[in-house]
Amino acid sequence: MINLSYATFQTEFNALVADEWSCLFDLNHEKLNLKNRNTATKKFQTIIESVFILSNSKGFQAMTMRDLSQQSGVSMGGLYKYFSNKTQIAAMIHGALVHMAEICLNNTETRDQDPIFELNELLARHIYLSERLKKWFYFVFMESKCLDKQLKEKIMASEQYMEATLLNRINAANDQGLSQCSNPDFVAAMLKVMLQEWYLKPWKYQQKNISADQYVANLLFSAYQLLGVKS
Amino acid sequence: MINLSYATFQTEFNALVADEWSCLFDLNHEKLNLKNRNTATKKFQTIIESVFILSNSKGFQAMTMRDLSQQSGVSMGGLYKYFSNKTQIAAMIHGALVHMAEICLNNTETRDQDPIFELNELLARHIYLSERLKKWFYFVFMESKCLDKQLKEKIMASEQYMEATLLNRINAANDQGLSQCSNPDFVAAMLKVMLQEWYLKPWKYQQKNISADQYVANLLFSAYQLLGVKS
DNA sequence: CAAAAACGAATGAATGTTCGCTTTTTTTGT
DNA sequence: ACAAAAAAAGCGAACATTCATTCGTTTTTG
Repeated sequence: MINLSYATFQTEFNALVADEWSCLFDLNHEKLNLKNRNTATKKFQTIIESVFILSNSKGFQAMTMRDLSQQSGVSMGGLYKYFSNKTQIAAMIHGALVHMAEICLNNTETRDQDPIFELNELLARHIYLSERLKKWFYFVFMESKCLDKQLKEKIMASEQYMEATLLNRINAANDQGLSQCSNPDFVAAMLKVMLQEWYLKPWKYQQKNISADQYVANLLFSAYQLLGVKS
Repeated sequence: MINLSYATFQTEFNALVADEWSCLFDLNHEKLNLKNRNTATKKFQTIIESVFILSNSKGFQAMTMRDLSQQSGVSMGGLYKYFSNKTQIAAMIHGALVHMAEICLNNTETRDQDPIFELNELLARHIYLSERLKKWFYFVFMESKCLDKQLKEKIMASEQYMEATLLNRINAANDQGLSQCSNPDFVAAMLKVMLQEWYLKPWKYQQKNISADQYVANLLFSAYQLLGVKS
């Protein structure tokens, strides 16, 4: 039915955005006057991974710069070569994630096909993206409060766009007689929540040894039931 | 099918725990040496409601005691009559919510009935409880990081108990031939997420003018589909 | 008039950020 | 090919600010 697995998605991802750390470099090196791409990319990785560890355990606001310095092994002064202040760390992470998500999710050359197929594709692609960038998605969900209004609105808008797209596909399927869904708005909202579950409770599925591919299979099966897809 | 509405739940709630502020008083007045129940209950309300407002907009960690003093209209020194330190505010809120949830959700005298009916009852009851204590549930979900391990484990345990109960009812329905659900674990997890959606994105349903009762109706309908309940 | 509740300036600890300095890397001139 | 010089990256103690918390006093309540 759908020929996309996490493995194939990953090669696609690598081709489109290379990796998250160089993306971070590309978006910020100018303002920060960072010259050497190679060393800066590595430093971004160690710093941001430390941010994820600390904000995961105590929250971004509770993380101090001393914590971050110790966890990353980079000195106080050294850190400030990679961001201009603490709140900008969160802004950089959010900005880079929005950038990467736009690249990966708008990459659906498959337009005007079977709406059910497109829905499957969208759901699968989102799970795979949030699997690849699990820490990033979790951070953005939990710490979106410490953003300025502009970025916050950009996040909200991209979320609503996602839900609207889901709803659009459901309605199209209904119109074409492929499904009979009596509450499309509710189902679209539920599908979105089922996508979020994957990155909000990663420990749960690690514990049960459930892979992204298995989760997608279950998700698509449930989507068929909620949509009332005719077999 | 199920004779429980938000209105009837509320009278039941009022009978069981009176209201959240006096619950807060009952659980904490001894350690804090609060004598006058009436004034203390009112103060708890103004203080904790202010905590919810501030932590909603900037997060609990970012909220300062000066913020809280200004928002609530209670002086710096006055605040400390109602908790011994900042982290204890979060602990008190969590403790009271767990207490209230235990009272309300274990109040299912209807045991060993039709498992489908019991599932309906549990789902509906949880939505109604989280509707009544929306702010509380949201706070606990977002700010559980600033708790000591003991309380955090208590929260985790009660969450897992909820999911286990859902799973249990699904399996029972399958065994009795009332449903045919091929992935009970996944469906239990999804139902739990659908419960969380109600208090994590309250603005969404306020905007669309969807009441708790309407949400429950949609939720139960979807549950039937996911379970494959035979009509 | 006691006892309880409320006040808010004062205190000390902790936090984000800076800056003069050292080390490492890159570029340049021969 | 190599050293000298310039540029970039890294360091951490010092600074000003902000925060949670306290305590002597005043106000309110029963």
